Amino acid sequence: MNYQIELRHFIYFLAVAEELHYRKAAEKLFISQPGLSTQIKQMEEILGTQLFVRDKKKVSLTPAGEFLKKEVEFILNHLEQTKKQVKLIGDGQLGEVRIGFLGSAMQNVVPDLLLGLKEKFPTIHTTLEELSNRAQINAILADRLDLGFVRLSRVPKGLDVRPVFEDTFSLVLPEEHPLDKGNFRNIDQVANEDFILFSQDYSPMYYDTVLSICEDSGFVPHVSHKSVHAQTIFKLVENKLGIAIVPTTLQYGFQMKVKFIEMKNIKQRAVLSMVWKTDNRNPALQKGMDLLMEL
Amino acid sequence: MNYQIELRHFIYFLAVAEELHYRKAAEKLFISQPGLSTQIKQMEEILGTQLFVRDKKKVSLTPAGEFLKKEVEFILNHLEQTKKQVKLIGDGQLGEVRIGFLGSAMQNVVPDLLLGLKEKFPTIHTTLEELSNRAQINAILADRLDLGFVRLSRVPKGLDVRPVFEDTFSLVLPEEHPLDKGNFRNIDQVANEDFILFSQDYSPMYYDTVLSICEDSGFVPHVSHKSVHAQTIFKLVENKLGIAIVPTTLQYGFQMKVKFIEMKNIKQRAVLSMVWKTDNRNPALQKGMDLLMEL
DNA sequence: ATAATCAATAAGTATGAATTATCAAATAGA
DNA sequence: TCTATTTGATAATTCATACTTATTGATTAT
Repeated sequence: MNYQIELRHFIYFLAVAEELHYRKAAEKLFISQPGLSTQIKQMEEILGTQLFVRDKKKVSLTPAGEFLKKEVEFILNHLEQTKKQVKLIGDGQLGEVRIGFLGSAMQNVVPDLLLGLKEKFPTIHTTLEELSNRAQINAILADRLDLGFVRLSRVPKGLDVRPVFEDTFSLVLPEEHPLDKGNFRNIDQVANEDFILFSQDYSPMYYDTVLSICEDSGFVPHVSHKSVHAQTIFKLVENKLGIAIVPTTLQYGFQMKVKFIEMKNIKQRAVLSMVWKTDNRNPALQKGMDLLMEL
Repeated sequence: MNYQIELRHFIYFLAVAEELHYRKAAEKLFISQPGLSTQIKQMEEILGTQLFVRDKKKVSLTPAGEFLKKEVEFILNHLEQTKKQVKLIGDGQLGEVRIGFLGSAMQNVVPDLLLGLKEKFPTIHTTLEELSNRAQINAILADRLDLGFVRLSRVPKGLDVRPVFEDTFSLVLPEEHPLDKGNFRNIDQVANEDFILFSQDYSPMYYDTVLSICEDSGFVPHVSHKSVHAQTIFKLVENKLGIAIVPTTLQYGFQMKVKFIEMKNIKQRAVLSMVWKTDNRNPALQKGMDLLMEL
């Protein structure tokens, strides 16, 4: 006696409510009429209410049945929709990829990735957040981020890395500086100037790399200022407070009175890598990864 | 192989999604663990998607499972309500409206609404529950509640809001306090006292508003205690542990040795709003809304 | 190493949804 | 009135499958 309502009941009920005829409804459902009769009866028992009036050759809905019909239609539709959505999310066609990036990555790879994603998987949402290397690693480990773009040589266990872009370094000088593309030979020509660099804790790899560039030319740079924003660094150079060494692509996207001298002859490169958790379960991420692997 | 999803699956799924532990979930459901395992597996097969990740001693939800969990919660709640409504209609009633409210709303609008409903639609049942702002919003989204009375400036997408009552703020002081309606000019006269306020997470809007009242008079209040019950706040004031600022109508319905000074001259108002789901399907709610629109 | 704990698998049971066969009641046609 | 036909409800039976117990393999903790 103590049964539980099941979706089967709803489907049967709806058929009868539409046909208002047990035999026809049973036919439509590909079951026998007695089976349908008992199931509807059971349903009425569970709900404690009459749903149909059967008198003299006629089946009709009670007010309660009328109300239930509308609800069952809604519920079954909603369910169908939900099933579809679940499948889509499981297949990675729908969902969200949370991306973090260093400011300096905004010039190249990230915009391409976003455009490609939008085009190939328009139903995948993306959220973007500019974060430091360290903040990105922490966020990925805590599952607040799916994908990061960092400049790091090593990452904690459990994370995967893949280099996605190699950039040369460029010297950044005030426009009025005597050195230019024509007379520039080697970095030791500016060995005695003040240097403005990105902070160590913003990107230790960058900092070490810049130091090694100078070391290769036999001098230790005097670092007068440090910042975490390219904007700030360029502004300081513009005001002749020092010179800088930055990844070359950083020159695009700013309106500053500074000039860039690309140093192609040195071996160091600014490597941008993407990082993600090895066992990330977000299927939408896989799609993004597949896309990036092709780039 | 060609099974059909049933409500049983959803109930089982929800138990596992909540416990994230098959044996415990099975215990809660009063079935055996292997039975539960096979049912969940079958469910995943029907949906064509992995819902749980079982690896090394740990069960967790996939994104698809995460999504499904929210949907299942909604569906099961909605179903429960539908069953109730059907029964009520079958018994000759119009239905049920589930109302939530902040404690501070009990003094004015809610009682009027209830009385009006009872008079015009004596066959509509109402259930009342005192809940925080946040709890009300969650309950409405999950279809556990039809109508809420909250103090919020913004609500999530999919919900409608309508202000129903504007209240001034009053200062609450111990009876023996030197300040009274006669000599009170401005709130800065109590700038150096301790303040007892409703907790931020109970009603962020209230908290912000009270701070802005003080700010307008050029001081930052020292908040010594926070509570979620008006009763508690008044008790603390009575015992001279501080003073409070509350919506004026809160003064009715309590027997306390405190006095109220209404601050009509300040611009801030305590706004009580009603909230409901835009696509709520409860026909009884419509009736209640019509009534409230007239008030 | 040993024990403990987890979910998955295997085999058997039992619940209850289905079937077929039949009935009672009502209508329609002669 | 009689019969034929149609309706949904019962009764008896069959059959699918959700469930049980027993066990395994994998992993972790002591």
